[in-house]
Amino acid sequence: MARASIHNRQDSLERALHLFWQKGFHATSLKDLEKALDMRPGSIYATFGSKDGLFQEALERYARLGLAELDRTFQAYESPLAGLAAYLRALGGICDKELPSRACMLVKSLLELGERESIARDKAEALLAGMEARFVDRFAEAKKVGELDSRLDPVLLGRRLQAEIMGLRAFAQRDVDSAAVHALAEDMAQSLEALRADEVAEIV
Amino acid sequence: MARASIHNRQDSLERALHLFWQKGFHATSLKDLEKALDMRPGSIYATFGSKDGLFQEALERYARLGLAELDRTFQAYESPLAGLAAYLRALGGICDKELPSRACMLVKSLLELGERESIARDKAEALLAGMEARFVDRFAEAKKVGELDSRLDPVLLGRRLQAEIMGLRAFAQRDVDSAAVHALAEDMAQSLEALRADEVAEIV
DNA sequence: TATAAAATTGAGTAATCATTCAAGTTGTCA
DNA sequence: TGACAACTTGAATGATTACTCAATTTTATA
Repeated sequence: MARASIHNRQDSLERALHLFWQKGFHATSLKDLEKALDMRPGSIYATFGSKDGLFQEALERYARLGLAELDRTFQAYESPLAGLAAYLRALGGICDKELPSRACMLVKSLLELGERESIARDKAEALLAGMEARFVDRFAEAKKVGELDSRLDPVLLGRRLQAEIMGLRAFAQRDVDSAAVHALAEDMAQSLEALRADEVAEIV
Repeated sequence: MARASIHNRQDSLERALHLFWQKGFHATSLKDLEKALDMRPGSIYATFGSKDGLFQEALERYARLGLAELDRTFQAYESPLAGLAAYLRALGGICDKELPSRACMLVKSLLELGERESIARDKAEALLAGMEARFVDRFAEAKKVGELDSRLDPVLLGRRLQAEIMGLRAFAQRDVDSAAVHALAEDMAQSLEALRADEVAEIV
């Protein structure tokens, strides 16, 4: 005995995510959202509570999809190091895809949000920490299976990889050739592969 | 036969830069600027034309100061590679300084600004291209003096370094220990130093 | 088919936004 | 000292902001 919703929550969230990722939190107005979601203010507020709340849900969706893609890449490679390198190489093709932005939405949010949006900023921080943890885990796994020299620190390597990815994607946000980004990612991937235990043995 | 200005243009610009760097373009309101510059709207507009114009001047000042610091570091080291490594290590201490933001203002702007602020965004892009050019120059110099293996590409290395710095500073924007950022910068500096011709010879 | 509950609407709110400009202030030089 | 020019002021502008809520529409069930 109730009216059914004409909007799919996930679909609305996906549209909002697209807009927020492209324009950022501040530059995305409720007018923009109304148009993109084809919803009137009342419906948006009834569904998501506030612009801030909608943004936070969009952030979570972004991170969830990103982590899923990461895991998909990892699962395709038995070797942890190979999986990490493949993920980097895939990022090299970021300019070829049609995305709202080449930069990571978590990083965009981290850099844009201030005290007034501290909850969303903290959420972005937590999600970035989660990504870092996955990288660290993968490096730890590589160490366990003997791919990685025992003297190397998975935590440092994980952080380093996250910083490289942040940098790669920020760089890709510049008006640069797709080829330059591919070359950059390839270079990073090779640096990562050079960590293989047998190769490290030669230079340490 | 004219009234002298009570405001120092450079000083006003410095205050505006502080605010824009900290909060970003959109989150910085004219009210904020009025308070920080101790100027009324009329004076601000008479001096800088518009919020956008003021932001652009702040961007240029930021880049000018940044380039000056870069050159100062380079001049302190005869070896190009050592200068680049020293610059990275200095960035490792970014969390210890009292700055408006740990992230690069050019990157923040690149990620935040959209079509509506295209002039400022293009300016940020151009300034980043200028930074990249300095890195490339320095790597080319390293190659010329034989510090760098002749098979390595200064353009790729320059871009890679810029991406690493972008990443390092974005990472430092997270709520992380100063020690972690120091370790990250040290790791990056060592990777850079590992490019020295004599060391490369062993692994290629 | 009548009822009740949920979903949607969109005009309206108060606050804030960047910007303007006429009026007032101040210092310099004739 | 008088007059001019530059600088500063701050109230007012209209646009836009996020958000609210009473009224309306819709639909499943009794």
